[in-house]
Amino acid sequence: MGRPPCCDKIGLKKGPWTPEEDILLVSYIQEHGPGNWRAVPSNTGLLRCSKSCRLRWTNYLRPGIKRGNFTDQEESMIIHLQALLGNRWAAIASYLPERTDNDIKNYWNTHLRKKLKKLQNGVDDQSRNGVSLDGSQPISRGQWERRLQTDMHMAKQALFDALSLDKSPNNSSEITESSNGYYSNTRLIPSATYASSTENISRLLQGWMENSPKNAQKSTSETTQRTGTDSTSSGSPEALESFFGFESSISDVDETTNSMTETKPFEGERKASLNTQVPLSLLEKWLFEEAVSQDQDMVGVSLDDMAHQLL
DNA sequence: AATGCCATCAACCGCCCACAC
DNA sequence: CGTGTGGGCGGTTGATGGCAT
Repeated sequence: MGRPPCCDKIGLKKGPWTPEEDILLVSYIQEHGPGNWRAVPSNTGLLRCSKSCRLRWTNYLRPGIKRGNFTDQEESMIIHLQALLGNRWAAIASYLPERTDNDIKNYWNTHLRKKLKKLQNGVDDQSRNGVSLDGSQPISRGQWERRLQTDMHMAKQALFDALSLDKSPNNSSEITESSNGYYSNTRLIPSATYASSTENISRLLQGWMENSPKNAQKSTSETTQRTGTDSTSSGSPEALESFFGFESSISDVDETTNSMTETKPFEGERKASLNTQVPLSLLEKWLFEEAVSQDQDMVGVSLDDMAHQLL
């Protein structure tokens, strides 16, 4: 017997989410917290599949999501994590807590795969001719390998930093064990770097309200797109913040304790790096061991050796 | 200006797994 | 132990915008 659909498909809306729908969803989650997605459409009046609501929340509205361009560091991490973990985007995303698996997957498919392919061609070409594609000076296989290793080292360092339990003044990470036994990273997220859902929606609404109602539908997708590349140039969402009273529940921070003053609605939901990870994976073990023996230079260790270390 | 092609990314689809009963 | 269900995950699609012709 086939599985019944997750919800009644008749009359359900599909396609891009409107700001109104976002508001409904965020308001509901603000009040009830995420989870029990099946109840969300009926309780909010959203004509959306429960799955669609969850996806919208986890990939777009959830607080702590960083949007916009990937940094070189993130890019390196993704490349190496993909090499290590394969297309396990959720696992990869768990090492980049502020990125969603969907984001990473898209970035991989649209940017990195091509980039690596080009790079691979360059390597092939180079190995054939001893000349790089871009006309730059040829480098030896050894140099290429060292470059890769350096790159990996940087990625590992970045990864270690991300996972670091270091209590340095600049690092406000705080690993806490929640009631469900998971460790959650309640690292404070500067709003300038991370777009909260309020900010996301504020930007959505700003663009939406600037347009006449008849343009609202069209502007939805536009603003939706824009938020993806304009995360740092948010407008003036004060009015909306007061409307939601939501930002405070997410980013209100007790400066002295560095802890969330109110995290209940999102407890266990924030996709903290340690939240969804298996306890000390090989990769993490690798990183921590690496940290312990940091003075051991990777140069001179072949990629094969590294692979053996990992596997 | 019109058209076609390509890149991007939000959203959907289908499968799988864990868990409750 | 078997079954049903909710939620997670990875692959894919489709709408949109930008650019070239």
